[in-house]
Amino acid sequence: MPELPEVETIKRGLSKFIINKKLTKTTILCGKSFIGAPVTGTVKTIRRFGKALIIDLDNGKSLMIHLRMTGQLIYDGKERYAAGHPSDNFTDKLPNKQTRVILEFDSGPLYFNDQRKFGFIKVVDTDKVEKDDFIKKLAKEPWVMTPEEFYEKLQKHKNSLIKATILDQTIICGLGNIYADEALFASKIHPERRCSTITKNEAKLLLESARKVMDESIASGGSTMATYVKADGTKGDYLEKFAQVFRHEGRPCVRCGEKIIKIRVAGRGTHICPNCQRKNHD
DNA sequence: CTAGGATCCTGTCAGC
DNA sequence: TGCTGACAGGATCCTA
Repeated sequence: MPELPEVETIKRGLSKFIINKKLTKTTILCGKSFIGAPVTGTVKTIRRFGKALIIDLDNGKSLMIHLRMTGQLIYDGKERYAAGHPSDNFTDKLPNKQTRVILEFDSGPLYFNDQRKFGFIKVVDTDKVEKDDFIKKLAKEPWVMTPEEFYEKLQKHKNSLIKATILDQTIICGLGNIYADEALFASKIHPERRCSTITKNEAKLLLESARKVMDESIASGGSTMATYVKADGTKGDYLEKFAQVFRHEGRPCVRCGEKIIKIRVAGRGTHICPNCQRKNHD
């Protein structure tokens, strides 16, 4: 579930706790969740490529972490820092039933929880991170892609639905189901429009909307809970504060008052205002 | 090559 | 209460 803003939130939070700390031991509770042989070493940097998190150690090895749909990372040192898939159990005793891997740092354990086991932690050589099959295919993020580039990309997939296209990380990187719906709503574009019908102006607006919704989310700590349980108690609240359509079905559109509805597009639950987002344009 | 659907896995919830 | 099917903030694999 975590999309780019959530992973960025995790990156910023974890950096405060595990940079310069030593990874001393790895406990694997689910074999599928950890790829490669466990390593030890001191954390030098934490990076993010789209929705993937990279923890670089000082010995040429890195841990690549992808949370996919239900992954969570919970650091439990002097303070607890939790982010990723939202749930009520960020304050649970750990490990719990969904804990798949425990990374033991000399300052405290980092739990990788993942209900559905789609996510993973993978050991890779630091100098080969960008050559990884997943990482190397990632497109640019919305902030560095130009409207012209984006428009050209859409034209290459003229028969695809616009929502499916902006969810494809090899076309534009970072959007997931929440921010795709929010960006399309902000741009007044129906998710089932074919890419060939998207005008240059609409492409520009959609790109700018994608930046805006993700900027807002990063600024508010992501839409998932990112909780300093023993510190200030704040949590990510994008969905509460900023979301206009995601999980708002049945509620009035903030622009026109029409009821937001939920439909299915490209196999994903999709939220739209049927009045602001029209399929057929004149 | 593209486009669309099934699939990985566990848990929860609505409807009978 | 118990069962069943739908669905879930992602990405890949298979098919036509």
